[in-house]
Amino acid sequence: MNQRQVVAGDKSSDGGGRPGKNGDGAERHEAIYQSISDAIIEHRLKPGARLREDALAEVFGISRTGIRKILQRLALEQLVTLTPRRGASVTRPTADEAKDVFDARQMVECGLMPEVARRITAEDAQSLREMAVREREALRAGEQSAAIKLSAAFHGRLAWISGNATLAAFVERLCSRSSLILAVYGNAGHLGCESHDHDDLVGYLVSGNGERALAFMSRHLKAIEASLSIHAEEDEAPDLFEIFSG
Amino acid sequence: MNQRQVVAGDKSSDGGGRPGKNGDGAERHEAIYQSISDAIIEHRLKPGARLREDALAEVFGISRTGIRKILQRLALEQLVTLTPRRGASVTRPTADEAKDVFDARQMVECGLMPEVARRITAEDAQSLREMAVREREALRAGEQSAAIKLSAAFHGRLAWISGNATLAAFVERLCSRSSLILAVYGNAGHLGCESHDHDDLVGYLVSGNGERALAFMSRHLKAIEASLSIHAEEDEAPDLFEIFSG
DNA sequence: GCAGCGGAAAGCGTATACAATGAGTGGCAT
DNA sequence: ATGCCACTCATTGTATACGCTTTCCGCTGC
Repeated sequence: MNQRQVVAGDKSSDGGGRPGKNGDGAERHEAIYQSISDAIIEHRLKPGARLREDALAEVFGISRTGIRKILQRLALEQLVTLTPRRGASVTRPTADEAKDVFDARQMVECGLMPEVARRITAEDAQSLREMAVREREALRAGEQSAAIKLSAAFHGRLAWISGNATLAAFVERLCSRSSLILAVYGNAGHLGCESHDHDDLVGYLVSGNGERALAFMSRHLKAIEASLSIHAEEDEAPDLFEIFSG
Repeated sequence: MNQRQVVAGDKSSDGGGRPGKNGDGAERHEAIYQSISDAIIEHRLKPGARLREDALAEVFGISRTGIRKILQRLALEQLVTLTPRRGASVTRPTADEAKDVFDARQMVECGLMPEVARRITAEDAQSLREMAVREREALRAGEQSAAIKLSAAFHGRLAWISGNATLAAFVERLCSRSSLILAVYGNAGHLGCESHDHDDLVGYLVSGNGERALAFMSRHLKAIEASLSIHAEEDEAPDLFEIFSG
């Protein structure tokens, strides 16, 4: 493999690697952030995977400074964990965190449904249905990675329709973390969201039936959570007394 | 004023400013973060105030690198705004953002009340009452800064009792942003929260009456929001046609 | 043979230096 | 006299250099 750099516009093409020559430094960073974020959400980087600064810096063709900035952002969104002198690794959510995240989704996503039902437009519905279709196709084609990302994107898009940017951004973060939770506690085989559900949900929303949508979302999320196999902390600080006193 | 550095343990005391000598770099950063965050929440730094990296670096006795890290964290919490080549400034919330934040608080804080009522212990109640007392004292003494911070801290602490760390952290951030909103849209004279309210709320909670607490919290938040004078966007991109065509 | 210790290497934390960009000001031309 | 342009200053963005901590591996002693 010859090409070591990943994101378009690598600096080795600007004639000698002059430091700050690129006109679009900010967009570049954003693209790299998306790259890493996507890789985590799609489970191409698994929980616990170490993310060395040097390696990332080399792969993306920027210096460690930029990588550190991105890593910090990911840490604040709790997609990566930053341990003081050990560097960054993909977060491995605990069982407690998983419960908190799904409780939070239950509260916020369900609470948003009435407003979404009130505000949803025909274009919104169309866009959502297309996402549901693509998700189903990905699932049928065995592309779990794509399906997971599309599912999170569906929930995120839904939240944005409410018009409340603060809550929508929060839901997006919760969905990202949910992807991580699925990676740790999900059973291979069946994915969290049944894409059939997503289609039905859009149906309730366009008919303006907020209460019905709320109840459906609630069941939908409960179903996802129930599909997890949460075997509490099987290797994190194993309880030796428990194990050997039996 | 001779002493230019603020946080304890300034590096000029270690004999010449050797770079990484300090043993507790992380705690130092945390302290600086708290310093700036508090200054913003207490309105000692007003919305729109510019935060130059050099100045902060000199004040706190660390280099710009560390300041940038802290500024980024504050930016992700939306307490400061980072404009690409212009540096950092204290965020000036728009009217829309204010509405979003209070809607979000309405949903999350109210939604948390039943669980809080179920879990609250005697010590929790005691601690909350003490905070309410201190807040009232600060208010009576005319120390608006302290009162504002205590009020935000009260709401944050309340949320943590629910046991859901994710939602509690979210509420804390919403409260921080609320402080900012009060700074812009609040009327001088009467502060957002009537401290009397906080005492009453604790009463409902310890009696296990979650529904009552929920309703009270809802009214409480509505009262705060109603006390704002949201004159939508009076200088941000003024509509010249509107103004001069009359 | 195993455990404890010492050295070397790898990787993170911080500071500093340099380059680029944006804003403000002064001069020049019309 | 006024409007436009160029220059300079101030400030951020990025990279790199250096020190410190941690970890891993080999060695020695028991």
